[in-house]
Amino acid sequence: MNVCPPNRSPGCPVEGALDVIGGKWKGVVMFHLLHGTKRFNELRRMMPGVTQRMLTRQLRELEADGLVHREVYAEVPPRVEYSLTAKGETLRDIILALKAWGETHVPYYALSKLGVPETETA
Amino acid sequence: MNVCPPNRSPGCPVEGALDVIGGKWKGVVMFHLLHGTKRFNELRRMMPGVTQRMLTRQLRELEADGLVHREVYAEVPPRVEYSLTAKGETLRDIILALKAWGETHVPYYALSKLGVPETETA
DNA sequence: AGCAATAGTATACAAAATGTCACTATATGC
DNA sequence: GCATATAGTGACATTTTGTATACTATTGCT
Repeated sequence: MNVCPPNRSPGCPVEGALDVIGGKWKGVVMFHLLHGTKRFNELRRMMPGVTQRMLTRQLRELEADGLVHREVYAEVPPRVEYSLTAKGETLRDIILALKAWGETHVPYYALSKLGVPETETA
Repeated sequence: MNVCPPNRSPGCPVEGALDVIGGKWKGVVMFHLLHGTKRFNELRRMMPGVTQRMLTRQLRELEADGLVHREVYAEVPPRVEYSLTAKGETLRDIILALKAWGETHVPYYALSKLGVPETETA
């Protein structure tokens, strides 16, 4: 059962997929975009801890990988909207599975599941 | 629509999950272990491109996260076997989903699915 | 005696990812 | 005039990740 090509860069399909969503903030960005189009600062506010710089970079990489669409409106206070592409949508189930897994298996979240009134996911 | 805690380290459950399998080789290691217990060098041979050091590190981190079990046999030529823990098994579906996604959406694999017999690339 | 295989560790270093901080431009509100 | 908000960019520092190489110890093979 050979699963990997001899010695290519994205060693495995698994690796290739992780290259795409493995960035520190990419998964979270994708998750938020699952809920619909978001503006830059809107995303930023949803992700405390991310810096402008990092958010920009992660979004650009997601855009380069064809998962996210970037729409710029030439308005007076600049407006840029990010949304999932069709390809990005194909990751929906995986992102949701990762979220579910994190909630039950990452200590911090597993704990908060025990008593904290969880806010909705929609 | 608050999905993230105020400003905690593993920003989101999604992020927490990716922290765990996001390492460069972790996904692949997990994938190989899905097929059963493997010895150190066995894994190494399955993953051309990984160095001894990196494989050791990734395995130790997976062990620390409770996903992988490390069994050392005090034998003459050392033998160490790695296997998934119950917690590691909970990632099975996600790993397989990542693999499937990679196969259809990562250019390199999407191509090889079409019949390109690229078994040699130096 | 010399070599390979086992599963690593130690050291040194290079590169990539991530992070901080300051800065841009324009318009509105005070 | 100054602060705010918008969506960034540029220089730089740090952290993480990765590489190369040599080294450990034991035993079997030749």
